[in-house]
Amino acid sequence: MYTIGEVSKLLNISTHTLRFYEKEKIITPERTVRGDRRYSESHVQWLRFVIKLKETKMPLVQIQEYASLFLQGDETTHKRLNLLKNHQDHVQNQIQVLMEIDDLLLKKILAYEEYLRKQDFS
Amino acid sequence: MYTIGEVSKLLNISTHTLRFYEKEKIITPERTVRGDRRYSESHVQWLRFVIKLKETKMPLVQIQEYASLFLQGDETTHKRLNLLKNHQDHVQNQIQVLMEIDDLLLKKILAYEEYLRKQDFS
DNA sequence: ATACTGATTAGAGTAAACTCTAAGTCAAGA
DNA sequence: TCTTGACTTAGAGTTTACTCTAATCAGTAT
Repeated sequence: MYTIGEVSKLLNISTHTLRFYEKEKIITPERTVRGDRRYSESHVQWLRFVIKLKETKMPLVQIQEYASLFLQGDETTHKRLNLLKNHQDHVQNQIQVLMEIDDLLLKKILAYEEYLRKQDFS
Repeated sequence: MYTIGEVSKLLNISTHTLRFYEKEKIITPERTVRGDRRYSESHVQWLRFVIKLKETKMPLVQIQEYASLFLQGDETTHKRLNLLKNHQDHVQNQIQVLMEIDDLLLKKILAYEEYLRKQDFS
């Protein structure tokens, strides 16, 4: 079990942010008798996943929604499966958009390089 | 030449946002005698590109930087090229991350489906 | 003439996601 | 015993990117 400080160092998130995530119901660590937070290995795993989602700029509300899925009981399995599938759709869509932009950027870059090459000869 | 309202409809950006972008030096349309904004075809092209960059969550400051290089003219070509290349790197990175998440989601989805199949038999 | 539409400005307000502050408790080491 | 450092809370402040308001003006429709 990790303290908030340990998790903070391990994952490079400030303790402020970890408490903020708790307030926002994104993670709910256990507590010691005197009230200190204790994060288990699976809490850390979950946070790593959250960080991945954040890297793609997924809004916190969506991550929240996702998190609430896991806190719900077994009888919501179908609902959870649907939500996962929706998320996957969204992710695949985003990949599509990014690949188009990658292509656009490539074209612009090539145009610039061509322009510079021509300049060299003049 | 387009009025602000026409551009707003054409590109699905509010007139508020268009004026905001002007204040932030992202675009500088011409003006009529009485002071109304007039956007040319190339202004619209530039805005379309800005929208694409936004889709990849490029921060406004970076778009600003790019725009200002454009206004400074020819001797900034190298700088602009570098900026584009950096952004392309960033986009490709995002694609990578998203594909990892897509994979993770697929695994989770398959696990759920397996679980549901087993339930059907019991 | 009057109302409607669409434009102008400066500046205030909002939402998201932190980020920090104040004021404190508690346990361990010099 | 003192100090250091880790932890606690509620709540205030910050940044980004809008988003809206108020007050005004010009041109057109009824």
